[in-house]
Amino acid sequence: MRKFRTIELREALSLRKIADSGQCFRPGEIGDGVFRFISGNEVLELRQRGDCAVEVSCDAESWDKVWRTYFDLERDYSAIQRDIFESGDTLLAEATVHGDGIRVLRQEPFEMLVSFVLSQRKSIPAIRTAVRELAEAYGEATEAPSGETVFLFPKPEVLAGSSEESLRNLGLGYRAPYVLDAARRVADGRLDLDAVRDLPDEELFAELQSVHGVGKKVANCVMLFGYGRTERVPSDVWMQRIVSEGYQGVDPLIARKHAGILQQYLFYYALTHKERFIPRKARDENRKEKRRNESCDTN
DNA sequence: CTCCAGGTGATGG
DNA sequence: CCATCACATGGA
Repeated sequence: MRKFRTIELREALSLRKIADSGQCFRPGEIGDGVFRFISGNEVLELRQRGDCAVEVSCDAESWDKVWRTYFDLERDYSAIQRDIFESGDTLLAEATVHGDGIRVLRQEPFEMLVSFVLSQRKSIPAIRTAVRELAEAYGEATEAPSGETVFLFPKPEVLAGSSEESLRNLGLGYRAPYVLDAARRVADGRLDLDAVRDLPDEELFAELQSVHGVGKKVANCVMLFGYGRTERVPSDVWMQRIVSEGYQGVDPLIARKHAGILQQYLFYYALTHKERFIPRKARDENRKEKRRNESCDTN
């Protein structure tokens, strides 16, 4: 293992919570408390050293130019948390304490686009597997600081040169043509992921949804996690459960500043307290419903 | 084996 | 505009 340098931070940074918070699918613990993150062509390995310090494998220049931005370290999360505590929303406050150290990462738009297109109707572990296999099949190999070989996220042109059949063979199922459409649009310039960076929210939102298989939820994920649009709130099953089970159906994030970051605290809280947000009644009714349908079929 | 998963597009009211 | 439905497959 390469020599690590210690970085002191102004605010909490939790590698584990970030890796487990559902906003990224490739980062994770590679053993012995060491986490690996990948951004573009760079591979970072690092270790937690208390709440506000990490030991990193990279040099100072790479940390400042790549990873400080990636981990959104310029933003004042303490101020955001203060606002939350002052708002009197006790569930959100609890989620914020529980999720302290989470940052909303600034990841690559193309990776976010493809990853969240893949994510539909998949569990988070299954998404991780799919993204890793996609990278192993189409991404460039590179040497990680540990010496291991890792695969970068595939370039649009490489994916675009693939075929629906080979993507299906990776297990992408009905999402294979969606991934291909995304890659082709980016590769041939119909969707310019650099140019759209400057568009206002609603125009970027519409532009992203021009891709087959990209609806509101995926578009919002790309905007939040790929373009740092922190007002965007991806609404998925878990956010819907939070609103219905925790807020009597009234969305707590409307008209909140940095709603996307608040969303991330709530989402992580729900992921780690699932029982609390799965309506038991609805589950039982679903079961009964299915049994009824089956008995009808046999009649 | 069953159930469900960070949804979306197509179709029909 | 809203309600359904099919969609492929891995993980628990």
